[in-house]
Amino acid sequence: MPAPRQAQIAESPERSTPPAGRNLLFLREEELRLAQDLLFFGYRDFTAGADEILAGMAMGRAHHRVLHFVGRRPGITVGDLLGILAITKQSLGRVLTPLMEDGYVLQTPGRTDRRQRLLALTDKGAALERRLFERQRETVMQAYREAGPAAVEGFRRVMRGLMGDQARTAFDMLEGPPAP
Amino acid sequence: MPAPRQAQIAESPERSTPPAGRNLLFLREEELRLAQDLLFFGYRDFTAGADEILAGMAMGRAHHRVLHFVGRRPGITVGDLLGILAITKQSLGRVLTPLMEDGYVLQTPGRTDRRQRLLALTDKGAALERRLFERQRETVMQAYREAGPAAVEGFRRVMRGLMGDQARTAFDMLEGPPAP
DNA sequence: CGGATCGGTCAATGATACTGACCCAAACGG
DNA sequence: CCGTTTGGGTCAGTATCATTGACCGATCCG
Repeated sequence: MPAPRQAQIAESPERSTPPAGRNLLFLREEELRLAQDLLFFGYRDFTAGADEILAGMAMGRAHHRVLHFVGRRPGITVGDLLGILAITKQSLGRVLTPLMEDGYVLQTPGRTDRRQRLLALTDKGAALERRLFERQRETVMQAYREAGPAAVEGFRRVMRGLMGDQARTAFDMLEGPPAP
Repeated sequence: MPAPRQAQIAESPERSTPPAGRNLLFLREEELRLAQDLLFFGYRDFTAGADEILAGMAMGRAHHRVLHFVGRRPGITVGDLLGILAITKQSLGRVLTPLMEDGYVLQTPGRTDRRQRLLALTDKGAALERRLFERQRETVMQAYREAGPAAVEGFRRVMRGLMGDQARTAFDMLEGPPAP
């Protein structure tokens, strides 16, 4: 473990006047390795429940992501969905086309721009998305309850901070008004 | 850091009679969808930097995970590594064997049990792991600084809560004493 | 000695992603 | 009105990460 690099004056936003010692240490190497472990284990188990359901239906995580974001923003265009997922058109196609063929997702031409294909969930799609959601809800609820409301707020701030500009923009869009 | 379990009544979805304000709302549907989004975007961008480096070396995320956990626990057995990663022997082999052939990871027979292969990083392996670590450190440091120390503690508690039993055991082992 | 364990390897399969090229149809701009 | 741009779809080929099931050698242990 070489030079722990102490970064004392971290505090740019906040300025939460640390109660004594250990707060200045929070950027040390060990703390960051801890973060790596947390993210690896936590994310893996967060997705595990839904993955199990999906596996039984010849689908994968990518299908879930489409169901999730289309459900979150009914009427989203293919282009906007591509921007959120940050994958290629081809990768999306391999997942979106079957979802439409199997009646989970519905496509309607845009009203103002008829080149656009506006996406929405069918009842069947909404039901599957709901099932996946409920499963993950158990996991997240458990974690939230154990950790408490204050921890949840901290969790949100850190996760948001991990995002790059592109993701942050997409994220803020999603959490914001349902309209633009 | 054992589980502080402070679960105050869950509030069945809806019925949000916020007494002191926003604290009892934190289990509503929208809050959980927010968590899904945070985890998707946050985890993706957390890994993006390292993925970029790895891509230039004909390696992937799985190689990084091996370097990371072997670096974290030098002398770990193949079996224990399999337990941490929760993948199959075959999947590990496809990654571990090339890492050894290319001189990133070193194998030495166990002293007490000579069936075991104790794994450790070579200098070359440690250097690569370091490079990947530094890259992720930038991302995490940025997020930690923006969020502040209190948020970091909350982040940890929530991420740990997302883990299943198996992962939590492995995690506590990793964060605990280096010796067992 | 015999069974269990640790580690490695075979073959086949599937999910997710990539690149680059090419196409149609609709919109837009001079 | 025509040419270009944009939104969307699709072709073929490739890579990584994971799976299952079977089987083997070496070693440990009762």
